Amino acid sequence: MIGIAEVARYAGVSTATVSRALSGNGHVSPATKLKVETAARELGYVVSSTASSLASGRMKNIGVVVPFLNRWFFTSVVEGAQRALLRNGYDLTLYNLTGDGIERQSVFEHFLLRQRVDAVIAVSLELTEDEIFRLHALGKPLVGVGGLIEGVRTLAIDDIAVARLATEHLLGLGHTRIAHIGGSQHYDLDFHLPTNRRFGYEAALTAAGIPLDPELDEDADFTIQGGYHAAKQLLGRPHGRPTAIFAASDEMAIGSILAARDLGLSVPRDVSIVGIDDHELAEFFGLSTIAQFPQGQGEKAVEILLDQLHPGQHDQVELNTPLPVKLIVRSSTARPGE
Amino acid sequence: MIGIAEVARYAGVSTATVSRALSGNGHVSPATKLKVETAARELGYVVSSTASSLASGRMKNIGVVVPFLNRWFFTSVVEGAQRALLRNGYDLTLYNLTGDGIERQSVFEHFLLRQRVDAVIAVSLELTEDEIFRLHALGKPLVGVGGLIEGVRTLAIDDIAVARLATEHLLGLGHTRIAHIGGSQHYDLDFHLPTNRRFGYEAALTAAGIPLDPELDEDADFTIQGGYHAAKQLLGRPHGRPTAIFAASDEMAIGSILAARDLGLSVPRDVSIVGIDDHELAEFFGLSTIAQFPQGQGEKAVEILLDQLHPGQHDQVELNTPLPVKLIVRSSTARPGE
DNA sequence: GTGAAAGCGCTAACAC
DNA sequence: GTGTTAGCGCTTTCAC
Repeated sequence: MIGIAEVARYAGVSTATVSRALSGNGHVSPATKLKVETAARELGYVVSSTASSLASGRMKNIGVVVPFLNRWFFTSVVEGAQRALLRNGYDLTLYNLTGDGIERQSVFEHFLLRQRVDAVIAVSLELTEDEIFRLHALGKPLVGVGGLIEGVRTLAIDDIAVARLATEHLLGLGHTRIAHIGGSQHYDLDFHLPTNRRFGYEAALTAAGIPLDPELDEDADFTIQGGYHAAKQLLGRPHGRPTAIFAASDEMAIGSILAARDLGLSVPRDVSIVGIDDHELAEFFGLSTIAQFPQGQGEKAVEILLDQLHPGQHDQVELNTPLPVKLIVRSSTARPGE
Repeated sequence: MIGIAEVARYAGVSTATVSRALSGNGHVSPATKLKVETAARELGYVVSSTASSLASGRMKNIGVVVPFLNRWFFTSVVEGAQRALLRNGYDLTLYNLTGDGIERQSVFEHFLLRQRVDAVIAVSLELTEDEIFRLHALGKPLVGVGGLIEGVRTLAIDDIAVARLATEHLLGLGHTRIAHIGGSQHYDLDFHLPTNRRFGYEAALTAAGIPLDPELDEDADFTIQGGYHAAKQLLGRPHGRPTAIFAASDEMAIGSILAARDLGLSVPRDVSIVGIDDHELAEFFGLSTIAQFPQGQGEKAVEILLDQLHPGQHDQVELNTPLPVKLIVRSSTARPGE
C-alpha cells in the first residue's frame, strides 16, 4: 500500500501539501498541485478513506435506509441518490429493514451510530422519536423521502392533492361511480400514505357533490396481485359496478386493468382506471397516472444533505419547491360508456 | 462522543481490555467482559468504525456492484447479501453502474480502491482483466454472482442446463414447434447469459431430433415490454405459429402471456409458455418456470467472502454445490391443442 | 488475563 | 503557499 508520504517524497513536497492538493482544501499553487497529482497518478496512490475519515471526521458516505428493496419506488429513490452521491464523491451504504424489528434495532444500534455515515436518508420510513433523537445527537443530518417524519426535513409529494387530482381527472371525464383501491390499515405503518390518498379521493368526490359509498372502497396491499384481487371484487358485482377506479398506486392500477380484462371488461370503455406513480410498466399498460419522480427525489435528498454538510458550496437547493407531479393521460381513462 | 478511554475508566480496566472484550478478539475473563459490556452499554459507547478500521485494517464493509437496480434479479441478490451481512456485523456499500462508462471507471478508480471495502460482490457484471487485477492486487476477495468471471469464483446457475430443462418440459408435453425469446447480441454484454440459454434451448431440440427453425427465434431485451413485442411477432404470423414459447426470463414470459391474451389466444390451450427465474409475479400469472433463488445467491456470496476473510470461523461453505434450480409447473404450460 | 504504548495514514492547526 | 507536527480513536504486539 502506497501512502501519502511516498507521494510527498516523489513530488518533493510535504504530506500536508499532498493532502491539500488532492482534497482541494486549502490553497496550493497550480504548479505544485499539478506535480502532486502527477506523482499520485504515477504511483497509483489512493487515499485511505479510513485514515482520512479518522483525521477529518468526514466519512464521505451516507446511509440510505429502506423498508424494502423489491419495489419500484424504493429502488428508484436509491438509484437517484446513488447517482447524485457518486457525482460528489460519496459512497452509499444501504440498510434494508426488510424483516423483523430485530434487524431494525440492529441497524440503529450498531450500524448507523458507528460513525460510518455523515448523514442519513430514510425512505418511506417512520422513525421513532428515539431514533431521530439519536441521529440528531450525533449531529447527523437526516432527510426523509416519501413521507413526513416528525421534526425532520422531508421530501414527499402532497398525497392528498395528488389523489384528489387523480379523482378529479375521472370526475372531469364525467364519472360519478368512482371506486377507490387503497391501502389497508395494516399498510398504514409508514406515514398514513394510504390514508392521505383516501382523503384526497374523498375530498374530490365531496367537492363534486357526490356522496361517499363505502361499497366502492377496497383495501389492497399496493401490489399488482392485491390490486387485481380488489378490482375483481369491485367489478364483479352484479349491481352498481363502478365506471372508474382510482388506485392509490400504479401497481394496484395495473392489477385492476388485468382484473377488468379477465372479467371481459374493456378498459377504458367499460371501466376507466387511474393510478399514482408512473411506474415503469405504466406506459406499457397505457395507464393514466399521476407521475411522481422518485429518482429526482433521491437526488434532491442528497443535494439537501450535501448542502447541510458543506454549507454554501453547492448551488442553493430550492428547499421549498413542492415536489413535481404530473398527470399523464394515457389510454386507461375515458368518458364513461352509455 | 464517548470513547474507549471513558469506558475503560468506568469499568476500571485498560483500553486494550475494552477492545478485546467488545470485539471478541483475544481472551478476557468472563467477569471483566461483563463489566466492560455493562460499562459500554451504560455510557452508550459505540466503536468508531473509522478508528477501528484504521488500526485493524478491517472495514467490516463489503461492496456490491450491480449494473441496474430496477430489476428483480439484482435487487433480490442485494437483499440476500444485505441480510447475510447484517447478521455478521457488516455493512453493504452499493455501487450502481447504471449509465455511462464514466461512472464505472469512477467506481473503480475512486471508490472500490479507496480501502473502503474488505471484499467485493459483482452481480452480473463482466469485469475487465484490469479491474480484476487491481482488486486482487489490493488483496480484496471478489466473488461474482449471476455469471462467470474469468479467474474469479462465481455463483451462477448453469444457464445451458436450465434452458435445456425448460425446453424439455415443453418437449415432454408433446410440443415440437417451440419458439425461443432470448437476448439480443446487445444484451450479451454480461456473460453470454442469453447466448447460453439459447444453446440450452437448441441442445434440447437437437437431442429430440427437431430441426432448428430460425423463424422461431426472436430477440428481446429481458423486459415485459420486450417479451410482449417479441411474442406478438411469433404468435401473430398466419402460418406455422409455434405451440409453445420458451422465454429466457420470466419478465419476457409474462410479456408473452399478455401478448397471447391480446391476440385472443388462450394460454396454455393455444400456446404454452415457460420462463426462467420464478419472478415475484410468476405465480400471479400462473407462469411455469425454472426457479433460481437470487436471494440465496446473495447470501451465499457473502458466506464465501466471509469465509475467505476469516478462514475457519464459519460453518464451512459448500463451495462446490451447484446452485439450486427447480422446475415449477403452473398453469401456463400444457399439452399442445389439436 | 491484563496493561502500556506504539502505531494505523491522514488532516488541520500553527508556524513560517 | 508550504512545512512541521500533534492528534483522530482505536487495535495489537509485547511485557508482565
